[in-house]
Amino acid sequence: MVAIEAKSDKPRLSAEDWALAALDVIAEQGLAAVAVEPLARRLGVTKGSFYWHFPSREALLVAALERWEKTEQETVFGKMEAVSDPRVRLRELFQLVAHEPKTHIIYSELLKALDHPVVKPVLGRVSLRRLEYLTASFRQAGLPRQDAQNRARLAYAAYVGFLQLSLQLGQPRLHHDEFEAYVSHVASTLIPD
Amino acid sequence: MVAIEAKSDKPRLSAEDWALAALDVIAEQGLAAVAVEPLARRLGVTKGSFYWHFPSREALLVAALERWEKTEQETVFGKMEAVSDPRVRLRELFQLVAHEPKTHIIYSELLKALDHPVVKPVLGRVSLRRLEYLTASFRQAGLPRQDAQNRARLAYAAYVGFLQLSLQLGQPRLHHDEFEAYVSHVASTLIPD
DNA sequence: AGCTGTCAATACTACAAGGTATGGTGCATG
DNA sequence: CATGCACCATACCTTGTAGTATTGACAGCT
Repeated sequence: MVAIEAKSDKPRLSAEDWALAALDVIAEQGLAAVAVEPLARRLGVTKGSFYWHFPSREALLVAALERWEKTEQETVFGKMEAVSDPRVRLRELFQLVAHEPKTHIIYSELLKALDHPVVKPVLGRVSLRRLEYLTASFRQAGLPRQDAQNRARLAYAAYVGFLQLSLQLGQPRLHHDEFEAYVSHVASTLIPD
Repeated sequence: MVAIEAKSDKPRLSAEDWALAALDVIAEQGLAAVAVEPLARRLGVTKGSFYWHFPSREALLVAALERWEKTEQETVFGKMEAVSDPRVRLRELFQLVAHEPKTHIIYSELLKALDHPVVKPVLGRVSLRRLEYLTASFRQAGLPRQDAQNRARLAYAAYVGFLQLSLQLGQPRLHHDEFEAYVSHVASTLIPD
């Protein structure tokens, strides 16, 4: 009968809880919406609590992004290691991005907050890692080094643009079949035979 | 000896001046940085002037975006009408975007401000128009309708992603030759033979 | 010269947000 | 049981910004 932790009736919070809540707000309303008092209300406390765990709002953002960057690597890269054929792996990757865009909402939101000095280096690192992963995959798929690098840049730019257009702008609005056809088109255009 | 108008010693302003100044600030620091008092300081007046020309900050944003949307069409579309060969035209288009990114700074900044209700419809219209233009060009280049549409979506997503990555993230950092090679790669990958 | 309309300065309110200072509450440990 | 620590509430200060109200300056017209 002892509820482990219903999150509602957990009177005491940790720094971790604040960081996670911050990431939730980023996903829902963007980084600019991460304000101390609203966040405190959301967690059922006041900002007196917050400033015990963090010296400033800045510090919260740093902690939240640090956590995101850490989990991000496992989430995105981890799922792909299994597939050995690079062509199939790339197709799987496209499918994954296309059908689970919510996983990439935070990335998309951070892209809109690149003005903020804390965000830029984090997103720089994450983007670079992904780009290198893509480059390696294209190289394994048979492209020469320069081509693989350029193809990776193109594919990643398409990824970023897709996120912004679909997640943020809500455009284009495609039906299921159209969408599948689009993803398939992207795959056959960008993945070498 | 009579300076026509040095912009410094022009004591009276028009609504147009405010809209242009707002667009400058958007290009430099994003839409969130468009605040009435800083803008007034920038123009050498106080906000007493602003609220004579506009009823609210919102109204200024509407006016600025309206103006941008209008001039945007001529700037981007106008330059391309001359070239008749669709394949050459698409190549030219890629070159244009790649080598004059500053023209697209405002688009890129607005992309980061899609939360704002005033921005979304404007960017929706602009993006749709461009997408249709791309689709038509790919169609003229010999692609069947579905393929042309999907290729246009892919190309436009790559455009948007390129803007965000290069303009906002400052990544990738390519040297002149690398960059030319990249643009060339994009063109030959996306434009059908 | 005097009027009027246009643009601008000044002084104000309201409010949201970051941050500080200080005191309070409950739980574990000595 | 008392003490201390971890966590939280309250009250307060400061800054930046939107918006209002009132008054002032100046040009052109009559």
